[in-house]
Amino acid sequence: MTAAPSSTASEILDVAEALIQTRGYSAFSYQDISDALGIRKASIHYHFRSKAELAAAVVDRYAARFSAALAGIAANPRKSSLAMLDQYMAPYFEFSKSPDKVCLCGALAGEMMALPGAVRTRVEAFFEEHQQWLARILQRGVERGEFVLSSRPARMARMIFGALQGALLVKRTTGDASQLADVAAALKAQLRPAR
Amino acid sequence: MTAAPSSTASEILDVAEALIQTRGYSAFSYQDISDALGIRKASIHYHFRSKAELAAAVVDRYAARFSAALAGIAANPRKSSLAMLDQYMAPYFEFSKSPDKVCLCGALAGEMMALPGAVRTRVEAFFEEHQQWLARILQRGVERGEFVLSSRPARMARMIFGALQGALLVKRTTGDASQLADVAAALKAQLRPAR
DNA sequence: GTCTATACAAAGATAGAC
DNA sequence: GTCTATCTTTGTATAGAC
Repeated sequence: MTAAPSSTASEILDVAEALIQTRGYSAFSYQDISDALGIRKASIHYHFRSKAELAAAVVDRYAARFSAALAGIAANPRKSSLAMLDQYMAPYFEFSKSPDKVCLCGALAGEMMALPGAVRTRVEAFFEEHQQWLARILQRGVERGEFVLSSRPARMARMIFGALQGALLVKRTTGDASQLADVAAALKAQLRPAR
Repeated sequence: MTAAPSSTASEILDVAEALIQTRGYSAFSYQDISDALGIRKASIHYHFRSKAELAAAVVDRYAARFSAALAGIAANPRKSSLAMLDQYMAPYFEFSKSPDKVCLCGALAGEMMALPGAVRTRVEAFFEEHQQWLARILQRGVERGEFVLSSRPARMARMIFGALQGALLVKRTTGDASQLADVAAALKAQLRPAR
């Protein structure tokens, strides 16, 4: 959201982020970034000492963007919990509109055991944060009488988060544009008060 | 299931499969296999001309194992549809018991745009097959009065498949052993007849 | 079918000039 | 801050002996 002051460092982060989202960590290289920005590989090393450091910075920025958005969504006490969930899902729908993008951390999850430790811990923290945020919103919905859950909030949160991440990955592979909308509909159907 | 006649080729497939499940496609090398089996890299090339060909063979064998299992599950007309779903989920639970394994195709999904075409099409076919099989079982459950679905079978199938794949990926990252059981419970809760 | 040897390209990274 | 040049390691792959 914050349009960064277009320094080289942030342009490198932009390209690296897109590359990881589409190709993963192991399959992207400094050369890819060099080609995209028209600078030399050595110049990238000036801004980010190593590939691991660059990837960690990409995840940090990505996670921070989400953290700010999540705080913003939950800030309005008069908003319905269902509306909050809809807002949470909006970025996933954005990704699903592109033919080749998934959640940055969802892409990284497939190659976890090949990731540098600094990247791995950040992906883990991202997953934890999102699941906890979702659990809080679900709990709030129950307390306000908006939701009736078939499982405890923490469980439902896990399912919703995993389903969204999985849906994006499957959608990109099968190219089926309605995948995410279908998943979102099925998830929300599970939150409705008993008939 | 078919305990192969332990030829070198099948041992290579075994190791490659495990490596892809844990590290992904881009991050595994012929050297890794060479180290694991105590043979030279050149010997692997004798059995599989290229890395792309090897990976395609790995996915083929993996998918064939599942195809046979799926056919077996659906073969018994007296089995409950819920029992069929439980059997479908069993391999996911097996993976979730290990600290570092996810579905082979789930791991590959994260780096789709970096995969050779032959591998990509096979992963896509795997996803399609599983979602179609799940949709048929759900449809059967509706017809037999076992399930009441909040969405059409194809949609529910997508959600279940995506949720299972996503749950495995998230579980491996967060290390939370109950993730898959929680997701399975939440998914099944969604299939119950109206209260 | 497995080996040694080697080719060739790409990767991540550093040194030092400008 | 970006460049050229270079180093080192690794990766995929092939040729040909055993």
